[in-house]
Amino acid sequence: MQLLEYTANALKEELHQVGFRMTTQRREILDFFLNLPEGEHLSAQEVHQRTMAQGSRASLSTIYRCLKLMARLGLLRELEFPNKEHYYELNREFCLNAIPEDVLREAEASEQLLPASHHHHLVCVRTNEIREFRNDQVCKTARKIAEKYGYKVLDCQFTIIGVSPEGQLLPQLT
Amino acid sequence: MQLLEYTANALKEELHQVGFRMTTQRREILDFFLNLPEGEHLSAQEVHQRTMAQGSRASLSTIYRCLKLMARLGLLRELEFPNKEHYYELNREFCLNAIPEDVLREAEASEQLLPASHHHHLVCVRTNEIREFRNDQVCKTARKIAEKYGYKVLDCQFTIIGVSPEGQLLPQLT
DNA sequence: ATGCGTGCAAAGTCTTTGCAGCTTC
DNA sequence: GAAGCTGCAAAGACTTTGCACGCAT
Repeated sequence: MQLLEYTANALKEELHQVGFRMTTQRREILDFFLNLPEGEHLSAQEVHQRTMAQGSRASLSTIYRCLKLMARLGLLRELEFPNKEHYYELNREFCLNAIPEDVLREAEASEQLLPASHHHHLVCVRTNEIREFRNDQVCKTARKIAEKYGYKVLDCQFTIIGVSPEGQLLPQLT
Repeated sequence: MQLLEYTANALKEELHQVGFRMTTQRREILDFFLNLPEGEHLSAQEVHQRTMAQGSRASLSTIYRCLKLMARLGLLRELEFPNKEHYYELNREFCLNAIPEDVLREAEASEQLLPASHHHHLVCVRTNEIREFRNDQVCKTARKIAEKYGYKVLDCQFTIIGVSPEGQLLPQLT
């Protein structure tokens, strides 16, 4: 079985657990995210355009509905920045958890997913540039805090808002 | 001079620095936030209702314009949660920075502002409950990372998304 | 066969914008 | 006085929803 297939199965299970179903559209959206290069975060509308381009016939409403659902199941990360839209990206931790320990260990191919699991964002309020960074400590801290409150962690987001070097050079705000 | 007055001056200075002006409405909005108990984060519409109730005549458009401006200046924190609206709250670090060192030290009254400067959020995707927590390490980490990239930090937000103990008991997702 | 899921179009909500008049520097 | 700011109303953008039909279980 392909590694990515484990994620599909895990999603199907999660869905069934709450009385929902796996459908063509949901599968297409899942596959779309699984094949998306890491580091891209897309809005619902962008997801729609791109899946359409790949031949999916899922409507915009369905995209909205599915993205929200998948985010609630922990499969996607729903990101919010100083800006009106919501962005989505694959929550690679979900995928990793779906793969059995032994398979993960033996398949060196897992490097495909593993290496950069979680990243965070540095946002510039002047240029609107969004830069990513990694920090291993962040998720650990999140887990510790969540545990204290009895929460089950789906995702953690660390966002630093500030002014980038380029932004500092701009004379005007708008 | 009252401690809060330093913030007003700092805001005025920041505004002038970028060619903007201090107006009645901006002052009213500032005062509103300065007098808001900590821990409340309000949407633009809520700010509008409440300032109206306090006698301000600032229109909703002005509220939108001012909130965004103040967030970009670092006076307000603009928070985003899995939900359509943006929420605003005072960035207490801005206020603290506005007060001269010596005044801050000698005025024990500063305890009014100091104690709980920065907090972060734990969001439940099932109940939509938002719980706050504090963690001193977070801001330090943010500063370190920002420095590495040459960013000037205005705010940092650490958001943990998961399922609360109560949420875990719910049988259904929606 | 049951009932969740989808597409479509319409409706909703939050946010932005053009413009004339007013205010701040 | 010039340039920024505000209010109002209209427009815009993103997201949600009602309903009838289709599809997964």
